Amino acid sequence: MPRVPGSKTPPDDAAALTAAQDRFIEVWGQMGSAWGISRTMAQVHALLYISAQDLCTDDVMDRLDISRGNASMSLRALVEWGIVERVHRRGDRKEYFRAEPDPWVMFRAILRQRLKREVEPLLASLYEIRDATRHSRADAGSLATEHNRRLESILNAFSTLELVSAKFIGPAGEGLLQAASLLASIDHDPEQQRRTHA
Amino acid sequence: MPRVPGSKTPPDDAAALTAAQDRFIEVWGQMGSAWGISRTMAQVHALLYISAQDLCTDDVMDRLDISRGNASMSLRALVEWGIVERVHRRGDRKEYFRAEPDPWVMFRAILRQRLKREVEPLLASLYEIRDATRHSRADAGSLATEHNRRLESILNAFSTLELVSAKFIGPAGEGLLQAASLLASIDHDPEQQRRTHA
DNA sequence: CCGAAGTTTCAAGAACGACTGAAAATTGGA
DNA sequence: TCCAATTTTCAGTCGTTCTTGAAACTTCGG
Repeated sequence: MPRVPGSKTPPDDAAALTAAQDRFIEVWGQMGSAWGISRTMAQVHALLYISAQDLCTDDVMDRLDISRGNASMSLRALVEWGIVERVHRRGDRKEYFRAEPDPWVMFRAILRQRLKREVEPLLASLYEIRDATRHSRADAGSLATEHNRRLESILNAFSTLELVSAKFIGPAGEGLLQAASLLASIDHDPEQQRRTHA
Repeated sequence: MPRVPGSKTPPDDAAALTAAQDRFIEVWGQMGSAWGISRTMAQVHALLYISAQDLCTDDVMDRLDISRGNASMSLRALVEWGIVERVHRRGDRKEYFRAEPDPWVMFRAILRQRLKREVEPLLASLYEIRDATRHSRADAGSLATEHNRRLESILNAFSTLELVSAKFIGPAGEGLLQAASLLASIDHDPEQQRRTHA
């Protein structure tokens, strides 16, 4: 719907903003699905994040053109992930939702959840498998020996990964990040990234 | 198929090994699908990794009970990811496949690919969106302003993430990891992990 | 305590990606 | 060069996950 020239309504800036939001929502949704988050859930999050306003279920439904059930599920999941919070307005019965504005806080929340949901169970299973095998006769051929060695390797690697992540998640995390980013950016032109993607 | 007692065939150690492998394959497949890798592909990788032998397409098909097409596709993808290599045996026309044995080398290969495939395009899109919006009139309301601020935030965060990852991937990566793991493990009992998951 | 506004649940269906199997292409040896 | 072994491709099918929509539920004001 093109703007009427000279119209008194706000200029196309509003439309441009909406378009930019849509692109962001699209892109964020893509990324989400590549990392095992449902596309819609990522899009709901993108909308809340980029619009920088508290939105209610109906706002989300209308803007993303999804069903009420879907919106409800996605919002609940985002709240469970700790990257969206419910907010209430006095004199209004509706619930509104607000996205965590700090990306680093968001990353840490996501990492925390994924560690708990995916890495911890994995580690537990790996330990179980190792222990079930361990007691078998000394070495009934190097096959079993090599199997054990590999299991041990992967266990060590994941344990370390978990420890590092725990530090990042924990209270010292902010500091650790700064240290790492400082470390990482040594001998890097700060605008170098830009050019790479331009 | 229970073992005949006193049989001359090798004891159930072989069966136990197979069972352990199966569990590993299962668990690894689960994890893969949680992180956006097809379950089968992750299982093929698990099999190659844990069996610590070079296997051919038919071995994989038979062991995982999947079709030839699927096995072929999965193996090719794993090779593209750089965590499995093709090996040839002289006098044998078949191709065999071997998994990278070092988990850290593997992690770095995976990270490298995911950065290239998912994060870089994301960053490129985000820059594009930012620049498309940038030239709109100064601030036609704080909505657009806040939009820009948020876009900027997420851009900064991802740029930093990419820089840190690049360091980890690059030649200094091994060292960086050691530093991080050392840093992370300060005031941690090395067997503490174990108990957590036991 | 009732009724309206709002939210959640869940069975059925739609949409999506994965898998199969057979045909086509490739490869190496004779 | 030809043949047989092996690998790759891809259209169709299959299975899983996502989405819908309406009913059940909850909550709050009156």
